[in-house]
Amino acid sequence: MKPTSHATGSAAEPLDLETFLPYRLSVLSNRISTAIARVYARRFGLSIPEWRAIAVLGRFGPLSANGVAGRTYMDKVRVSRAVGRLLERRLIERATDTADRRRSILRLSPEGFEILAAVAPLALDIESRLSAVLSAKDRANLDRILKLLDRSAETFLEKAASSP
Amino acid sequence: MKPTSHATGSAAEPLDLETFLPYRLSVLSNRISTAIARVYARRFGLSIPEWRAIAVLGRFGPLSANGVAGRTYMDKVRVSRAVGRLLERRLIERATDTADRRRSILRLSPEGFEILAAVAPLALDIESRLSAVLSAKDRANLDRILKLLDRSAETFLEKAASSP
DNA sequence: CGATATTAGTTACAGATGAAACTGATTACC
DNA sequence: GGTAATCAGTTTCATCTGTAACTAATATCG
Repeated sequence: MKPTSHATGSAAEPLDLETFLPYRLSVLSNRISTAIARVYARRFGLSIPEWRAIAVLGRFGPLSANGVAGRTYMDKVRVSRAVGRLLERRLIERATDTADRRRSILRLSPEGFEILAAVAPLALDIESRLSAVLSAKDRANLDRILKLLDRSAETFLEKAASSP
Repeated sequence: MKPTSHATGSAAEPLDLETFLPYRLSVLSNRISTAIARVYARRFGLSIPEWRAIAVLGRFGPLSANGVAGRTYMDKVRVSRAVGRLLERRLIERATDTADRRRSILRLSPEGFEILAAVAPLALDIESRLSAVLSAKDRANLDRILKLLDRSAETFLEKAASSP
């Protein structure tokens, strides 16, 4: 695809943004995410963080706020704000964990389950339309490749971000 | 990978976030982008929009602000702000197009080229490390799949976002 | 030619974001 | 038991973001 250059130092390769993987992922992901966000906002008044919280609480709830954060890769600030809004709208319910009173116990309310039941098919439909251009083999490959990239990002990007 | 469900209506599939393509793309892309953004910011004081502007001006400049926007998929507001900061730092130069005085003509300054020459190998290195876990065939497949998804997103997401 | 529409780019505003500071509760450990 | 360290979650602050409104210049079309 491209010769592995590993920091040749001088201004070697021209670096075309169009072929730069992080850039391409960012553009694609943003396009998809903002389009979906618009749909969720217009039809259900939900932001992406709120939608994510509902999805994991529906599937794995009840969970603490930390539990939600862990399953959505959102930081605790984002989760806290999403939870706050969902509580206002009574789509989730919050109790305090009696065993550890720092922790809260979050679960979907009946209305929350209703919203989930309404959003889920829409989400799945968006996904299936989006990937309708891919063959079964493509989808399998993409799945595998994304997993590989995930791990790759995990292993070296974190340390790259904190090294000199 | 998963049966194509196309809006079955009722609360059929459980919808696991972990397997939801838009979510996975978003998490992966955000992780990569924020890690890279940190590196650029710490080492060069550049934000992602600034870096993108430099990259396309180095490769295709001189360009108008609109030209930069078109080649980076950033909207004109973002470009305007990035350009403003780069002008302050004298990494780019701006002239007015005499043929159409609404237009500006942007080009990298010598210092801008220096920064580009410093950043580009770093960027390429990040990319090659990131995709080092992929085989040549994987990379080719990913390239093709991303193009397909791009077109797929373009064709139906836009209208999905504006339909009832 | 002159009124109107369109385009390039900037500014104002409102909301989202993450880092860091903070509060209250729990654990570790002497 | 009591102090220090840690943890769950919230709030603050400074920054980034997109939408919409705006300015200035050009194009359109009578």
